[in-house]
Amino acid sequence: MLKQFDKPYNSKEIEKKIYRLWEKSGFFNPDKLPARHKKPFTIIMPPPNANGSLHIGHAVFVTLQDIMIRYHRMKGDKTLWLPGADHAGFETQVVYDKKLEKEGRSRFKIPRDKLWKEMWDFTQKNKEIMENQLRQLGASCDWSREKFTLDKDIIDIVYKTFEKLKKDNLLYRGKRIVNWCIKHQTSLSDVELKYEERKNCFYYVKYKVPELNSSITVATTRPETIPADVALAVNPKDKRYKKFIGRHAVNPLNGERLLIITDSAVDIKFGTGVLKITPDHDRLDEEIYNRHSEINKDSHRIINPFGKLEGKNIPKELLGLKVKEARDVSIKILENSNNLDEKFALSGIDSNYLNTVALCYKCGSQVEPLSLDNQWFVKMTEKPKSGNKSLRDIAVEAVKSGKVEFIPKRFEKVFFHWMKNIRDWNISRQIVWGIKIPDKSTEDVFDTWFSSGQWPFATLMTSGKNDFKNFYPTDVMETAWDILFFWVARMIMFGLYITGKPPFKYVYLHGLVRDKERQKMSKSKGNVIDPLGVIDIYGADALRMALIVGNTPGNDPIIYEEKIRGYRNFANKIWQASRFVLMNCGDLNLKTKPKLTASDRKKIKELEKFKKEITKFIGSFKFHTAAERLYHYFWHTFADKIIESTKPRLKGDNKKDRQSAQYLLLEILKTNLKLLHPFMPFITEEIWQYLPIKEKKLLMVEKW
RNA sequence: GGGCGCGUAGCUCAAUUGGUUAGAGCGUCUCGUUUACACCGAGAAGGUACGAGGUUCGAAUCCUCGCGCGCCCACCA
Repeated sequence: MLKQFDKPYNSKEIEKKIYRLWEKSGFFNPDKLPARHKKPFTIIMPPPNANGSLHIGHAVFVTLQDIMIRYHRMKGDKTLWLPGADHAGFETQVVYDKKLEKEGRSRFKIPRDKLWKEMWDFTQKNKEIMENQLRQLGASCDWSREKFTLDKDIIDIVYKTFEKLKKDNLLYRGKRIVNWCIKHQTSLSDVELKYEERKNCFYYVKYKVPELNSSITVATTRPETIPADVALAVNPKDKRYKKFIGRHAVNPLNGERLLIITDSAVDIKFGTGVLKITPDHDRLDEEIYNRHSEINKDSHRIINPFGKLEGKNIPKELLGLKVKEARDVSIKILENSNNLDEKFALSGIDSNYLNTVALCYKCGSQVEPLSLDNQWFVKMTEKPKSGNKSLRDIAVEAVKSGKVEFIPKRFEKVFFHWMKNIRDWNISRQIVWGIKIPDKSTEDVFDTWFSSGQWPFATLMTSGKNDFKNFYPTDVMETAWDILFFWVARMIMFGLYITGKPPFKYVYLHGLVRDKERQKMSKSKGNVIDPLGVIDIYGADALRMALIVGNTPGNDPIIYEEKIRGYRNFANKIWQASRFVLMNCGDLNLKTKPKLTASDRKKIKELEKFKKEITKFIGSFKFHTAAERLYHYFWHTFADKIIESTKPRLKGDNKKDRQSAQYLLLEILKTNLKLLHPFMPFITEEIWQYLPIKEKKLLMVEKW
């Protein structure tokens, strides 16, 4: 029996063997669990992007979710962990664009169908690699129910939602300002931007007002957009400009007449208190323009999607120039006109002006606000025809009422704050990779989060006959806090909107893995820890423990190789201690329970208490504490103290005392293997197979 | 401009929610090969808890202010 107990513990072979054993048992599938498993417990796995291999962040979520899943399965729940993979629209497009670039190709020169096919093959290949990596991490998910975000039945559901939104008047399409990335040639939603403070020039430009033989000064960072001005606006309470209201200014770059209007959105204290209204290149301007029917001037865009100036009423010198060049040239034109008329020109430049600019979160290039036709938007704050609450309000209410709870709770505040400021959601993307929007007039695809926002119900509606009925709403959504807005918020909105129920009860948010210098791990920094490489050396159990201990909800965990090595040593400790127990308890009669000494009884009692503690910690999402306690108890109480103290007793002649000690050791080992199983599933399962137990099953389905 | 969080051993982090002497890992030092384990054992050093007030029988934990970090949101044109 002990022949296989090599020393030290060899994780490599054992892990492969054990995973096969689990898969063969069928117990990953809730339908195949023994009859005692009744109450459903469900987690939908955040589908990893099928555009690369798993990184350490994936290992964090796999571990956290697998702990919950294995705990509930042992507890006797009908446990489902539904895996999947995400086509990850824009993300994958960016990855693939880079790949094409390396090969000297460009997506803009490849026929759509051909590119689609290439990307399909690419993601399918990645998907397969990823699935094997999940297995290596020990993920006990139900592979028979695996879904992909581009499965036909999923797409059908996405289309149904699209139709429902349309019928409910929550969807509109039209000319509107979008965040345009010139490099990627697509629009982006508001959450796909990052912001950066930049030093810019703030230009003071005089607009002549002939009716008063005067002028009015506008402060702007973007003089190149002046040809697209349609009006000027001041705050109605601003006394300085009272006499200008209703008069006309002259556009200094094209001579057009511009009505001077009032709008309370204009900040009196900012700049000169005069705002030029350029509705095709600024969102605030667009809003103001839409509010004022008295501006009887058509607006038009003068910057094209490639970031170059074009269109009517533009000085010839600017045509075809890129935005930055156009800015310099327009300033030159204004400076020159100073010589002709001092009331009609540039009156000053503040060159140390700090303002915040919006950048594409992927490539960091400055996002150009452009008005585009045919972009689809989802209304966030308006009531649907069929109901009386907006998408925003149903989600906010679900969290406020406690139907959905965040762990840690502070993220509820972040959630509310974001929801308060939410604007309509641009779901059109001008890329190839994604679900095509069912709209004949454009080639756009959906924002990937439009479909993944429907993931919890879409998966369960398509994974099995009664799955939706049995497993929805799910219990826990476990994911990283950085996709709270991208994903979690949208899932809550869509879940409630489509099914009437929140998609999950708890949202557990973990942090972003960082290195010892608190740097985010990234390939470009070269500080990544490859989970598979680490597993190869130290074993999956060690990696899992290292990722859990010290990892509190919502905070960024720090991982480094020495820590993983520490838990590899722990795995070996478990192995050696078990070896000792098995070597010394082989002759214990299992049919009758021996009479225990008083001190052994006390230790059993302490063990019971310990078991309750661990259960409480896991049940309240304190996995880090549970893991640390388990580590400590096993090593420093069980191995260092209890095992040591039984050595003379096992050797001694007192048969009763010896049996008592043997019983104690076996009990503690058994209980600890169970408690450790969710955290370190491989080694505990392997040892379990050697234990002298009647009617032995797999540890993964033993009673908690 | 609004908001969130953090500051505990040399380093990285905990502490069952206000309760004895603040704990782990890694690192450091001294011993040690014994029925599992050197991926080990026994022991040691190491803390003014960022600072200053306050609440309390009792504060790392709650409150206020200050200092230093980190992050999120925003229509500063």
